[in-house]
Amino acid sequence: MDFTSLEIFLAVAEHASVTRAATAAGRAPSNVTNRVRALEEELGVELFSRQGKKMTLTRDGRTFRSYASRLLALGKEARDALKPSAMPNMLRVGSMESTAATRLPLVLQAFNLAHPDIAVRLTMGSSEELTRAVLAEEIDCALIARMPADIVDARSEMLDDLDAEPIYEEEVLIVLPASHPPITTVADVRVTSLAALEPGCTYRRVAETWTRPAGSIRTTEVSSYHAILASVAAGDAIGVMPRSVFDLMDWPGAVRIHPLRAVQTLLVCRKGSRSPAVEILHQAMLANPGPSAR
DNA sequence: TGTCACACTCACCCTACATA
DNA sequence: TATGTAGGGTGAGTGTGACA
Repeated sequence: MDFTSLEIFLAVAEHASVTRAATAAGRAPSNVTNRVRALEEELGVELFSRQGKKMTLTRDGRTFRSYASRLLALGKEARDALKPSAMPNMLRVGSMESTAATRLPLVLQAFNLAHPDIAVRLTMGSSEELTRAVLAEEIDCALIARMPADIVDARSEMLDDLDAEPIYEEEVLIVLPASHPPITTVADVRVTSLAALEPGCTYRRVAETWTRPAGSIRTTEVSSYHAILASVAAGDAIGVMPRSVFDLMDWPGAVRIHPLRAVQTLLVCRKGSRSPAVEILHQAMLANPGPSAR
């Protein structure tokens, strides 16, 4: 089995025709026939069902097509990785505001020291925006918050098309006014407003899922974590943010906190397209985890 | 039934590699 | 360096199915 045989196999699978596959591959049809036959003999299965002139993939053929595609992609990635020019001079990274503020400074410092020749362009956004940007190839990778499995969300399906690896774990907090009595459940909340970031924010979605049983708590959208704390400190709202962000902000005595749940931060990139630069950034993240969830 | 398009077989050629 | 061998390519010939 070699890459040429895999390419010919995929061409026949795509065109459902030896002749058209041969034309596309720039080879004689007999060569295509021989290559496919040899592949079938080697694997010990029929990859195509020959119905007259029509070549259709068998069940085994469909299974093998998936592997053939991945093997070719992996081969290309390996060749690209060995080229001196493989390292891009620009790495486009997406991050949530919270992660950029609490985790990335040390990571980017380490990355820049190791690779001063690669510029990093940081794009901020919600987890939903960043996921779409990775899928659209607008950025190379992103740090997003994984929606907990018990919360139904269309974003979970988008992850099927991405390589996702847990990098950090954030403790999500409900922030209450200092004057508010301590709470154990959402039923204890005495205000009617939840200050949170944009709708695509996973932490907002987690908090809204938590407040839903109360029925009377509306979400007020604000533009920053400082604005969330300001709203809470004013006494008429609760807010949501990760503990790592809360610990960075100095609001002594103005608020109290209620731990909600842990949410994973994922490093995502398109399936099979993790570049050497992204891998270097990944290693920098593992070496510089920043504040840990409590 | 004849024609055309397509898949397959087979003979032959070329090239790379191992060996004397 | 010459020779043998294996692998992979091409092209001619053949069988088969679709279609007018």
